Amino acid sequence: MNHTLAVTQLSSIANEARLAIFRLLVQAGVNGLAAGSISEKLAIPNSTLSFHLKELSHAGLINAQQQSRYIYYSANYETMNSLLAYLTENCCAGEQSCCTTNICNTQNEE
Amino acid sequence: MNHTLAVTQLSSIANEARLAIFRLLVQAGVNGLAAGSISEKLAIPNSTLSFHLKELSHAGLINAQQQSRYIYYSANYETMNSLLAYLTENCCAGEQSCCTTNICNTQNEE
DNA sequence: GACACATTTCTATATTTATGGAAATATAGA
DNA sequence: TCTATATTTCCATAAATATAGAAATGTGTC
Repeated sequence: MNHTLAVTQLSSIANEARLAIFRLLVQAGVNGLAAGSISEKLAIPNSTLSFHLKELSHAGLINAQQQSRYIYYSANYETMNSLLAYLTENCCAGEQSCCTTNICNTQNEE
Repeated sequence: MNHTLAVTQLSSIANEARLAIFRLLVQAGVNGLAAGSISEKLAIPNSTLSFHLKELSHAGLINAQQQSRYIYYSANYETMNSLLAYLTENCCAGEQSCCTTNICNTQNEE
């Protein structure tokens, strides 16, 4: 993970609409959802949605796959995890006690 | 965790300077670092640093504690973990296979 | 080819955010 | 109280970002 990329990825989810889209796709699983379906579920106009999907896509946080007339968007779990790992890297100055019940601890255990 | 708060927190780290500050503090541990020390390490002018520290502080991602003439800033690990959990909530439509070696899996295991 | 449907691009406008010098505030020690 | 140090606030300017209607593009079916 590289700093500039991390900023790009964080920027891409640091927006109400895009965070909603991203979380929807994270929860949707590997098959993802078609653009129209996202637009409908989140009540976002098509052109606005398209803009946001492009942002997320450019950041590498989601993937697009055309299937007939539909374009299916899905979360890129690998990218997401790289990003989360970057945030918590070398967490807590090596002290495990500071975050026992959480995510960052999973890295310090090893 | 609430959607608007998550956006605020993500926005606060979706910036080159603030991400560097936050990661520095995450790595520094519970004692944190004084503002001047951060300014020096990251070569950020005081006024600019102060602006960014306020952003992070407002978002709840860092804490400030005055100690004599110095103000020590430290990462708020609880907030960080709530945020990460929000991102990965109900990940992968219940299928554990999609992210076996990573963070989001730790939530689905339970 | 004509039509319906799905999605994107174009466009203009509105809004938010970042920067850093200078001045102000706060703390501590002589 | 004077002085040095630490940090913040003020300010103007510059730059980036979000919005959604209208038009354009792509895809499949009859």
